[in-house]
Amino acid sequence: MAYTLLDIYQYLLNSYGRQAWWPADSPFEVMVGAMLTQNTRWSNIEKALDNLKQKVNLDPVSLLSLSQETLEGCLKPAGYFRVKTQSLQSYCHWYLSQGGFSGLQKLKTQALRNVLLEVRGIGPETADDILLYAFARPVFVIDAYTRRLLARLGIIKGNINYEDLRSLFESNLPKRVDLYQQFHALIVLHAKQHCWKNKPDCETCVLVKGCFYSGSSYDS
DNA sequence: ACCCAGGGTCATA
DNA sequence: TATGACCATGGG
Repeated sequence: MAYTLLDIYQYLLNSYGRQAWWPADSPFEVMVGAMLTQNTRWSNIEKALDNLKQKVNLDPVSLLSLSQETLEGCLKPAGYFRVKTQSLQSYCHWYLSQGGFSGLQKLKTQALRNVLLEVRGIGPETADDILLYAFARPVFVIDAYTRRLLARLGIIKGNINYEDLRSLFESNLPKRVDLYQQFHALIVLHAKQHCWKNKPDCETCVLVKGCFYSGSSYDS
C-alpha cells in the first residue's frame, strides 16, 4: 500500500489536530449515544439526549423508571424510536445485571465485547464504540467512512467484512486507546469536512486528491 | 420532493 | 455467507 495506516493518521492529525470525542458527561451517556446514533445524524441524537436529561438522570435505573411511551417520546428525534426504545431498555437491564460499569470493567476486552454483542440492538460497530469510548479499550471502530476512505485509497476492497477490516487496523497500529480514539474521530471529521456530496473536489486534501468518497461507488 | 445520516435485525436463498 | 426489506426523524 502506498500509504501506511500511520501515514494516514499523521496526515489527519496534522490537518485537524486532536479531537474531543466522544462528547458526553459520563461513560453511560457514551453508551446511550452509541446506541442512538445508529444510522442517524448526531444532531438528532442530541435532541433525544436533551429530552432524556430533562426528565431524569442519565443512568440505567432512571431510564428503566420511564414508561415505554415516555421513553419513546424522548427518543423520537433520534429516529427508529421504537426499535431504539427496545434496545435501550434491553441494554439497561443487561447493564444492571452485569454489575454496572465497575462489574463490566473487570472483564477482559474480548469477553466484554462478546457479552456486549449479545445485547439486542448492539452490533459490531456499536459494541466497539462502547468499548473504545466508554470502557477505554484498544478496539478500533469501523464505520462506513472508514471503509470508504480506505477503499478510495486502494488499500482495501469496499466489501471487506467488519472483522477483517478491524483486524487490519489493530494489527498495523500500536495498540493504544488514545490513538484509536483520535484516529476514528479524525476519519469521521475528514469525511464530513472534505468529502461531502456537494463538494466532490477537495484541493486542500492531500490524502485523497479530488476525494469524493461519500457516494455509493465505493460501498460495494 | 428527494437523499441520506457515526447500523442492526430478521427473513430468505 | 450474503443480499434485501425494514426501522423513522430531521437537515441539506
